[in-house]
Amino acid sequence: MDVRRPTIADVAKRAGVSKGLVSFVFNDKPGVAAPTRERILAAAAELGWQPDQLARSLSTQQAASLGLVVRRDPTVLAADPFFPAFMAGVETALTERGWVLVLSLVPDADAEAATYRSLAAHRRVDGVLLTDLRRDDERLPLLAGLGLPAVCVGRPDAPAGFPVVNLDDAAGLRAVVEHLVGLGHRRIGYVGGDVGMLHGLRRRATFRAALAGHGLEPVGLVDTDFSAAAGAAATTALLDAPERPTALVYASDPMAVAGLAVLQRRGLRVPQDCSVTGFDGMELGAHLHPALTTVGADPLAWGRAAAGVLLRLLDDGRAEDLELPAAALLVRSSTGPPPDPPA
Amino acid sequence: MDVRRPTIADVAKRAGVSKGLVSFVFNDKPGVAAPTRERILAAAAELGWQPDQLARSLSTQQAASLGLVVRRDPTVLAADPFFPAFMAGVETALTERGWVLVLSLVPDADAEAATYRSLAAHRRVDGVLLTDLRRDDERLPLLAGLGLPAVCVGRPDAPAGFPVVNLDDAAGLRAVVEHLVGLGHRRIGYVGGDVGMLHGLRRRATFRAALAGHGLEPVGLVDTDFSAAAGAAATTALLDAPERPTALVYASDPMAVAGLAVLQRRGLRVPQDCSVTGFDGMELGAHLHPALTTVGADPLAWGRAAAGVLLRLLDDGRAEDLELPAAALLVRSSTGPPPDPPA
DNA sequence: CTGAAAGCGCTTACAG
DNA sequence: CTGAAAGCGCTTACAG
Repeated sequence: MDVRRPTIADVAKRAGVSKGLVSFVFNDKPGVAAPTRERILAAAAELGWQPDQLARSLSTQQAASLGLVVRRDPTVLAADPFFPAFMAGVETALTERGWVLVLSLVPDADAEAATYRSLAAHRRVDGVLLTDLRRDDERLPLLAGLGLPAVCVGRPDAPAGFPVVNLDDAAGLRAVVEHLVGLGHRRIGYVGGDVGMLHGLRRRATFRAALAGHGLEPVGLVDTDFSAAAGAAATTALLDAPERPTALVYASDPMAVAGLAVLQRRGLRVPQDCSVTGFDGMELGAHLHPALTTVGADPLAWGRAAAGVLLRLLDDGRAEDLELPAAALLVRSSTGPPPDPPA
Repeated sequence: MDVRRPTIADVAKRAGVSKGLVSFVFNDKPGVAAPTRERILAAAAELGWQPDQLARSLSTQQAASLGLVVRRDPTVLAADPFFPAFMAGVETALTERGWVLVLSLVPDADAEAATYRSLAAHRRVDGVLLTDLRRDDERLPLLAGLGLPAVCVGRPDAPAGFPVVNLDDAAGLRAVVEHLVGLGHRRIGYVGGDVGMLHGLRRRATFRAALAGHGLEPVGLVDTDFSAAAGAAATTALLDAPERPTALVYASDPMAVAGLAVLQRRGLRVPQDCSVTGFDGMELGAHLHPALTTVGADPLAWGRAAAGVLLRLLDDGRAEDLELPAAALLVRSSTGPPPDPPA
């Protein structure tokens, strides 16, 4: 057996051509006569040769990989349905061209910045996908300074200089409010997420605005870190407030699940005594009792689209922003009319 | 500004030495005089130079990255607390030496095999972490054939030729059975996982053996695909069987959550009418009503250990198997004595 | 349409 | 302890 892997030189020799020709064929460059091309392809197949990405990377100055750096607590991340589906979407866009996803899970801001610096310095990735955008996000200037191309997954709060691939939350959250108000609710509370993250901030603002559109004020509004534990604590706080809500809107499904349990533990029936809505459409929500009314996006499509735009940016030096179909309300059984008397 | 990144040659020139010396310093090779070393380090710092991983990879024939190929449905994956924590653990082992995790999420066996072949052919990774081991796992001979080093995360069903990093499930599952039998349960049903996966198979066998140790037979035993939907369906089947269980043991937390809902939907109280146990210790389980009794492992430690062993294998050409502390029972409130009369 | 050669930025024997 | 040079396996102008 050959202990040595075949190289492009072996293929060239076998096909009776120069290395350059072999390279042309494998990079779909024009100007190789069909018969020559066939001969080269045959020689490569016989030797089982494929271009070595390491060598190719050094020549092309491309790592042929995209980076995703996620700064979230692993336990919060584990409860979140977004990332696995998002990554699966990214994969579908990368696989066909032989690119690869480099993933980093970091605990805090320092590790996050260090990771981007390291990825850039060692050129481990050609570009990055920016998720969980924050206000005045430090990553934007950092990446610009590093010269590392990026796409924003979600709209940043100021022009970022990077393409944006957005999936609108607001429509879904407005639909939640319409749904609840339509059922007769007037005392609605809100358990928000991390308002350091733009989607947390925007969901809260959208909720407020939608209620105001009906001349209503939230009976309570708590910010959290998106964790189930925080969702439970916030629920307790809202239930203990003087004006008890007849419906609770949560900014994420895991929090809604935890909130549901708090209600049940107090002997309150959902939805008869209090309605509950989630956000993000996690699979498990459909298998709860009661099944969770929520807002479902399509993170897989989002991932595919974001990777596609980043690839285009790398290929062409520029790429258009992209707006995906908005997230939609999924009415299940955790919502219903408020209790009589609506008081 | 310099449009060109500095190279090792720039650093060498500035320090007044050869490129080789610079390389020696950055690879901790002996034989560089301390003052020279200082000069080189200073020059590199002034230029902001770091070794280029692409070039280094070509020379060393190492990609400096580990691969993780996960073949699971994204929605099942999203419900599973294992992977995010596992990956975070892998990261902690890689970060310190500047290695990186290449992640692939694939839908089926064909895509899985194609991904391993591609990773090997293009040398995108130096080794892979094998999770979700199956019986007669095709990946074992495939990887051996490709010459791609690996470590088994969990014990394979036959000697694999790769180091094994194992975390024993069995102790936890036995503790579940002891706990339930100790509470007085005699009619215990089991909702298993995918028995194509070894941990699914082993949990089932352990459950049976533990029951048998008390002279008991399962009143029902259903295999599933580990999904919440399948967990719900299995629960319905078990409840409709002639001999109704007073306790249900699930092979995963998401299934237990879905099963809980099925029980509640039927008006059965947990644990008064039926006890429920999960497996894997997902965070959300603690925030359910009732809070889920389950078996908690430490996937983060597992990930770190597995990556550590793979790194050792790559460095030394060999590595010892590693046995981690076993998963432990977490008693919460979804378990209690069986209803009277125990019939 | 094809070939010969330089170059990507490192590492690593080999000489001294 | 240090330097000069070959080599990793590709890609890509440049000539013809």
